Order: sequence, then structure tokens, then C-alpha cells
Amino acid sequence: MSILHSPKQNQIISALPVHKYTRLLPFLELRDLSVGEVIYEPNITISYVYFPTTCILARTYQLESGLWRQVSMIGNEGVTGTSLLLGCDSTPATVIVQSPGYAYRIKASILKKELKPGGTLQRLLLHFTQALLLQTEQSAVEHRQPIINQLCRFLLMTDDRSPGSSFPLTHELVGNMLGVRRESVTTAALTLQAEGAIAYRRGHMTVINRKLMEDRVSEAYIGLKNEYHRLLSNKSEAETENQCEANPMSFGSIKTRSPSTEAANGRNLWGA
Amino acid sequence: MSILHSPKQNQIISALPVHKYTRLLPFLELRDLSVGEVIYEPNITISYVYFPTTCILARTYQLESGLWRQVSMIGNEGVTGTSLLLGCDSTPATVIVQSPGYAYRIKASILKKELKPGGTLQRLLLHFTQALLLQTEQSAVEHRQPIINQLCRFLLMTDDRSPGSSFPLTHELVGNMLGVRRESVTTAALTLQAEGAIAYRRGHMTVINRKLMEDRVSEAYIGLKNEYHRLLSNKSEAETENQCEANPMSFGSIKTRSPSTEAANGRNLWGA
DNA sequence: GGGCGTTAGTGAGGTAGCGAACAGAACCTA
DNA sequence: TAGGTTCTGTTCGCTACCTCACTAACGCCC
Repeated sequence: MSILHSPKQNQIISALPVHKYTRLLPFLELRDLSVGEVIYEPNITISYVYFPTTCILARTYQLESGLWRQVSMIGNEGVTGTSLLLGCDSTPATVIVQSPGYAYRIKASILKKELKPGGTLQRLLLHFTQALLLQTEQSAVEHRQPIINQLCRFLLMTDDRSPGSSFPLTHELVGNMLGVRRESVTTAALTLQAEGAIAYRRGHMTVINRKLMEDRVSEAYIGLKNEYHRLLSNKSEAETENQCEANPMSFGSIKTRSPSTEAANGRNLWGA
Repeated sequence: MSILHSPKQNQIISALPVHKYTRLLPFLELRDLSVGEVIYEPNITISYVYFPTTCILARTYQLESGLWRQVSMIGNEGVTGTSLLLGCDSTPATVIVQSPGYAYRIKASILKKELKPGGTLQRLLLHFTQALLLQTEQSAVEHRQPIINQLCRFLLMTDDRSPGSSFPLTHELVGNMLGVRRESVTTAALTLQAEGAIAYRRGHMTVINRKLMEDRVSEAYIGLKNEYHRLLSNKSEAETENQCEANPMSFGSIKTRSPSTEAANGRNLWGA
């Protein structure tokens, strides 16, 4: 387990040029976030921007049925509050902690001051905005897919953003994220477990065989996934073009689609 | 019917300061687009950016089942190709013409040159990007709603972006956009017609009573709709702040949620 | 180590939407 | 006016998911 924390565990921060990083560092505040914690409430002015390192945040909407539906997921590859960039101080979504862990946060007012038009920071954030849009489009496309397929995508995405291949997750929570009943999640999870794709025990789920799950998610997802990956890797490009010092260690840490045989367990930036 | 065409029928263009508008004008090319025409293919470099005036464009994904699913809709309030702004020259979505009509297009290379960081044009486009993200989130939230409700949202959105309250639309096309069977659309449409919410004849649909349909779409939609509206109206704000000459006629033309009794038929910029 | 709250598994009955297949109605063209 | 094409309406069996209701296991805490 990582005991040491650094803002560089977040890919956007780690892609910043040194001088920028140094400027921001004193304003970055480490936060320990627990499941279900509300980060942003709908239509309330954003006061902090969060850079997840080990936690996963979810943009969600509450339906009148009382169910929730997650529309996108933000891990260490991203940041919350991109709407600030787009000229809007709040969003109608609720952002909550989906997976516990750490994030660095910074006052929105400070970040805004540091956001020079055309600068590296802005460019990185815009890139992530595009990635977020694609991810949201994935959610929209998933429409009316069988629950088990949705569960696969959800778990793959969670896995992509988790330090290990095992993470705290109850069926209830997954149901909320997918906007389906808990029992349906249980049924789907049982099937996946029987197939050897996942394992779980009370409150924890483990991805065992990514390949099996990737077969279940739509082709469109895979395409989008690659695109997403490409987009975020591109950051380095934007960087050098701007003569900033890149941190090569930081790129491509999103677990890649298992292209070959040893597909099963994804490795991660900070080791499994 | 409007016989005269002007780029100012597009809200983004009409919100540009005069000098910018004058600069762009010679590069704007009027296009007559017919239903089903493909504007962007997935992962092909974008060569033109389209500003719809009377047509409606749709961002869609093809599912392996052969069905399509629309994730967002762009009318005269917006523009295609916002990804250029976000540092990406292509997108994995297919953009097609959902409703026939006109759009002005401009070479992507020219637009990029005109896009000064921090400028009005960039600001307007970023605003629209945020609106597009919200709209896509709506699609994602719609997940597992009954088809009739989805149909309502679709028709309301189409109505929002159409000059009149009647538009060319087959059940088949709607089915493709929603990712459901044509027969299911027919069934839902019959119900709505019986309720007096819509009327239709072979290939044409007419919105008769918006209020009835708004009651069917989720509260979340209404909230998002207002937000969307607010966002796009905000453009004027960004403008004045930047001392550009605004064109007041151009704002708030998205049909507002019928707040009062005479809800039924929305009026529109260019008259019904 | 026994109790209790939380999490997971099961089952019966209902329903919305699907797949497939076909009938009829509107429009087009010649 | 005839004949073809494109749209819309309808039917039937099937499946996935839902609602509701309940039981069973885990594991934390006193």
C-alpha cells in the first residue's frame, strides 16, 4: 500500500512543467475521502477542484425514482470541475466518492488565476474535458445493454483507475451507479464469478480476468477506450510542443486493453 | 418559410463581435443538407466545422447490433467539431443529419487560426462544449426510461431546434436515434397522439402540446434543460465583459420550458 | 464469543420491450 | 389508374428486468 503521497500520483499534475508544479504545490491540500462523500452538490458554486490520486469520483444524477445514475468516473487520470474552464461555476451533477482514497484539492479561485489561456495547464484540462465527454458518450451508448455487460464496463473502468485489481464495492453501490436494482447486480455478479471473470466477498470485488469481461462490452466501448487512452497520452505531445518538461513516468498509466495473451491482470503506475 | 439565409441564424455566429463576424464571413459556405447525410465519420480528421441554421445534426454511435444511438443533437444553438478546441482533430462519433436544412461551414484550418486563446470565439465555443456535455449527460441519465418518455425528450429537443413545431421525421429514424425498434416508436407515438400531445402523418411529426410531454420527461431533464438554456444565454455576459458588440436578438431563442398556462406551442427566433 | 447491522442470495409474479412476420395505408411515378 | 415503394399498425411468443418479500451469511463490536 502506498503510504507516501504526492500530487504527482495524479496524471494531470505530473504532466505539468516544473515551474508550474512548484507554483501550485503550496496550494494543494491532501484530502482523505470516504465512500459516498459528496464533493459537489448540484448547482452550488464550485469552491475546490479535486485531483484524485487513489480515490475514484463519480459524476451522478439522482432520478426521481430515488435511484442514481452515474454518467462518468474520474480517477487519477483526471480532475473535477472542468466546467470552470468552460465558463461555468457550477454543474447540475452531483459528484460523489465512488471509491475511497486520496485526492489533492485546490481552491477554484486560485486555479482560475493560474489558468492562462493557451497555457499548458489549460491545455491539459481541455484534453481531459474531451476525454470526459467521450466517457459520458459511452454511458449514453450503453443504453439498454444487458446489465451484465454494463457491470463489465463499470468494473473495467474501476479497475483502470484503481491501484490494485481489488476494490471496496458493494452490490448496492454498483446498482446505484448503474441505475439498476441491487438484486440484478447480484445476479450478474454471480454469473461473472461462475465464469471466473471476477471474484468477490462481502464489500469487495476483484477483477480476475479482464479479457473475459472485455468480450462482453460493446465494440464501441473498446474503440472509445482506445481513443480515451490516446487522448490522454497526447498530453505529452502538447507538452513538448510547448517546451515544458514532461514527466514520462506519468503517461499511459491507464491500463491498456489487453492486446495479447497475458491479458488478465492489468498492471498499474504504482505497482499492483 | 425562410428563403433568405444568413449565418446569423446560428446563435454562436450571431453572438460574435462585428469585426470577427466580418473576418469570418467570406469563409462561411452555405450548405443544403439532407436527412441521413454523414457529416463526420469516426476517427477521420475533421476538415470542416458546421454551424447549423435550420438543420439539426446528431452525434451518433453505431452499435454492433446494427442499431444506432444518438448521444446529442446540435441545432442552430451550436456547432460541430468542438473537439478541435479541446486539442483533438477527430472524434469516434459519427455525425449525421437528423433533420434536413441548412448550415454554414468553414474550413477547420481557418477556424483554428481564428481561434485566439481567451478570445470571444473560443469562449463561445467552450460554452457550447459545456452545454454539449450536459446534453450528453442527459442522454446517459435517460438510461432505462420507458420509450415513451425518451420519445418525449427527443421530440421536445427537436422542437427546440426547429423553425416550426412540425418536422420531417419517420418512426424508423426516431427508432435509430433512440436505439430502439421502429415498432416501439409507433406504439409510443400512438399513445402520445391519443393524448393529444402530438400529431403525425407519414414522415412528419408535429408537437401539439409541450406541457403534456414535459410531464413525461424526468425532472432531471427539466433541470438540465434550464441549465443548458442558462449556459447559452450566458454568452451575452461573457461578451459584454469582453466589450464586444452583442446581437441581443440572438439570445434566448431556445424555446423555454413552458412556465405558464399557454405552454403549448413554442415560438421561435424566425417566427413559426 | 454472542448479537446485530449490513451485505448477499433466492423466488414468485408482473411488465416493457424485443424479434419476427405480416397487413394496410399513404405517397410516387408512369 | 395501376403498380411499386415506403411508411405505419398489429399480433404473438419470449426474455430481461422489475417489485416485493424473505432468508442466509458475514463480520464488526461490545
